[in-house]
Amino acid sequence: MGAKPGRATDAVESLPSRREEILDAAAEAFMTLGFAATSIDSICAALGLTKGSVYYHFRSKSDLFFAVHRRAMERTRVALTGAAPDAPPAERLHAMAFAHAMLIMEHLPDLRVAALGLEMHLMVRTTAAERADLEELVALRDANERLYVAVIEEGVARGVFRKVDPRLASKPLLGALNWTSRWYQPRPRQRRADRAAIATELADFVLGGLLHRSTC
Amino acid sequence: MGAKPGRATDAVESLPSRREEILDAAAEAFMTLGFAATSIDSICAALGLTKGSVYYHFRSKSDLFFAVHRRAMERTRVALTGAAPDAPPAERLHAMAFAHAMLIMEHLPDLRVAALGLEMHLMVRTTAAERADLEELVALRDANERLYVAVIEEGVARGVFRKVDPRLASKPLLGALNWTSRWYQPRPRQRRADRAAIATELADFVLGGLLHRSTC
DNA sequence: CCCTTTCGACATACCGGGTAGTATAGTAGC
DNA sequence: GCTACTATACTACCCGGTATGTCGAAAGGG
Repeated sequence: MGAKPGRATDAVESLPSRREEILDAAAEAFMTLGFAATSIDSICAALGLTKGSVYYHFRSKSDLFFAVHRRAMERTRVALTGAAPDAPPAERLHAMAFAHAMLIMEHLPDLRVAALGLEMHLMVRTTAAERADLEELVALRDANERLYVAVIEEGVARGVFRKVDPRLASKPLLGALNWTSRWYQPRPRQRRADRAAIATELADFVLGGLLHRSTC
Repeated sequence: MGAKPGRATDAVESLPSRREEILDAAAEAFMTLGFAATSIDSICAALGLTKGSVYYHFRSKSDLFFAVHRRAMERTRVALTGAAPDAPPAERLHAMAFAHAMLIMEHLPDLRVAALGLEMHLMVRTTAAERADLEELVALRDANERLYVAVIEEGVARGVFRKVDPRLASKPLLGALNWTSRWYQPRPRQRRADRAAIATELADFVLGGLLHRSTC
């Protein structure tokens, strides 16, 4: 089933499709078991492939993990930058958080792998090439975090947010959202509207964490 | 250095002391590398012991991991139940979040290991005894979560919090706090007052996420 | 239109290193 | 000598990575 092996027609789409299939399976496995406990063989078994195939598309297990991570970061960046970019700070932050929460629920494996973190792998002895990949991913993650920091700064400057340290305030904000990848599990009968309700609650929560208290 | 081997005096304190030493080293290692990537030998090396000693005190690597986890859950329970138990909901929630954040910063290894989660290890094939331990830990974690749910329920009932689903609202709350174990790293010159400032910010954030908006 | 060559995309077999766990022996206090 | 604790030596096993084989599809020439 699926694409026949060896065909080079539709090269535009079928060539990356195998890669994406492996990425999907890897994200599933990493999400469930974590990096160290996931074996390449288990990923292969889920696909009906063998190690030769995986190591044809990816240089190493770390490379595969990084690729999953990179995809998650890119998806996050697209979601955040596309969320009401011209709205005032409060509306924009709400839109960003909503989009972020929706993204996590709809691409759970990728985003959960990303939420597992990179720091843990910085400690293990790595090759120079892996270090470079790691630093690139850290940069991507920091760039996404800065999108939040920027909107918080603007909100504080305009007086619609409390006087907080934007960098510090971004931490619980990201925690509240990223934590979703830990407790959310999709239900069979759940539709987009259900996820939207959850995402709205989460966005309300993080926005409320920055607004002025109702001490009127 | 440290306690001499073989002594049984001060049995009240020295007996658990070795166990606690191993637990501390294990928490450090698990925090840095994760469960699967941490070897018993590396824990032993950090203590100047060998595997024989560790396997005398703990039946298995999982047992050691569970013990770290259990200690974290117990510490969390103590911190949460001791935080302004008789204050009204808003003050109590703020006190709980503050105590929680302080606990994470002051017992980073334990709490970070706990934040790594249990679900990941539920998937791997485990023995029946390990399953029992796992379910006990899940129960402890859920009990702590329910402490937050209860105060949210009370706050909603009294009208001081927004009309939220308490169980759902507890998720971003816990995420905002637990995430601290991911980004916080203690600085040499940092004192209790510095941590308290951070904890106050975090508690303000999660409390603000539940209060009514300032739409006056 | 046919045969041969080349190449992309996998499978198979294997090695080497690391590691959880065990079995056993040793050592210090009571 | 008994008990509590620790060190040493060893085994069985899993897993990442590699070296090599296979097979079908494009490519190319006549």
